[in-house]
Amino acid sequence: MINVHLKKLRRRVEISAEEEQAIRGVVAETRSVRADQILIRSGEELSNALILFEGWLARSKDLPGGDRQVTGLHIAGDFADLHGFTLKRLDHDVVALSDCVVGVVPHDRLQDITERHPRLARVYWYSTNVDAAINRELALSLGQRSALSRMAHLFCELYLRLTVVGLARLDGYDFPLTQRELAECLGLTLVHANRTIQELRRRSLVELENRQLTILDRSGLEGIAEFDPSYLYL
Amino acid sequence: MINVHLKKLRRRVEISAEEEQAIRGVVAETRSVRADQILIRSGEELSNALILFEGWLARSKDLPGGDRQVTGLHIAGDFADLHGFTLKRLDHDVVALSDCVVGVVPHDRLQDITERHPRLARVYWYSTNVDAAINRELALSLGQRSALSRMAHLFCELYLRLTVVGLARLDGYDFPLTQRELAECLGLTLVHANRTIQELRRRSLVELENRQLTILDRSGLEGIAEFDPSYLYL
DNA sequence: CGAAGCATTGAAGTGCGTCAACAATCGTGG
DNA sequence: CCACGATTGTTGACGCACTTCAATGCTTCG
Repeated sequence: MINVHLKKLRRRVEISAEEEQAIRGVVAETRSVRADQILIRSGEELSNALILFEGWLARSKDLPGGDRQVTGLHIAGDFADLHGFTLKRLDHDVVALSDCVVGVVPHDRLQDITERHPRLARVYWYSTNVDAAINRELALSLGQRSALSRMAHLFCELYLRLTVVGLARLDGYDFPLTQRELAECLGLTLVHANRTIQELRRRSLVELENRQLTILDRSGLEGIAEFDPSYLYL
Repeated sequence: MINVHLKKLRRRVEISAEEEQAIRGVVAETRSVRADQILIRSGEELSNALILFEGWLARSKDLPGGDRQVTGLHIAGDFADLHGFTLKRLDHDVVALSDCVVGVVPHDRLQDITERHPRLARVYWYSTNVDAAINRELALSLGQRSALSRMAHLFCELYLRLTVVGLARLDGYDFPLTQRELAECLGLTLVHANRTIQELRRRSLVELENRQLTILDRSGLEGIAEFDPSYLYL
């Protein structure tokens, strides 16, 4: 299960055999959770981190009025809350967007391997910094791109990230989000998210049905998104 | 000069006398830069990091069409590009919003103190994670808050952050940004940013003239912003 | 003094939100 | 296996927050 995590790391940095062994030892247990379950609540004290082995998670921030923004999506291989290792509590919830399998990594084991393998400390620090870079790109999308461009951008980003861990098909991938959840990622209303998908369809860029995303014209999609993947540090 | 940086760190974590000495040794030189200068360009290879001693910096991301989003503001005491220590290149520019004084910190000195003082490695990791939390709050603002609420939120956040390093007055602070730059922080056009300031004025919440921000009604401002400072981890 | 940047204002347009209804699909229990 | 409500997706009409375009005065600074 943890192979997908190693795959992701190795796409960006070198991991020695010894370090790999250390990483293989950090998961204390694995848990299955159902879609829509809240794994971590904002503010709650943390002593574990979660590696996602299967399924999709979201970081979600709520406003008193009930409006909600998803500030990040996680796919297999991602640590969902590695920043919680240093922060000890989160400023957002972590929720399951699909049925998931997660590995529970006690903070003291992280403490342990980062002390024993200072290079791994750097690797995981790096990893939280890539998360942050993805977040900055989201801010750029939310602040400056149109709904159409924003959605196209998200689809492009996920295509790359899923490819890294071997979860994309050549022309698309499983996309388990409802349109409501997609809207929350993009800072749109449900209704407008729906119309935006239809516009992407109408332009023959993308198909989306039965939780399957098909990319009909990737360079067209990247064009609309003004997609430049360098922020992903691949 | 570095005292302001220590002040900021100590507001969130403990720093021993020994660690303090180590930190005092990281700055190789100090440089003055003029407003509007670009200190770091997106993509360029880095071997130094910058601590801001005086003035304001921004992280800025450009789109091909010329639109621009500021994804973060930095004030005295902040590392502007600590994430560059692990990433080695940035996904955004770093630009001076006012005349600034920065400390140049070679990456190998950072390497050095984080190896010698593993606790400092944790402190600086933590620090980049707080940056990321501020970014998530920005995504929430850009995705869900109205222009008025967004601007109020920014003013509230900066009031707290400036207070931490002793740079706020009781009722406000120096605010060197032009309205254009403010607009770029908030994902608004210049014109609408101007009208939004006027609305805050009209409601007697805030005054802004001659680069001075005066907060006339802080709890009113926080109300409009739906401001909850827990994401700042103070 | 003139030029350039900055703040302000007005008028008109539009992208996205809101409200409301309905269709399609899904999960569940009888 | 069907009946049912609940969730998800779709559509239409209308409204508004924000953008766009354009002009004008104000400040700053060489």
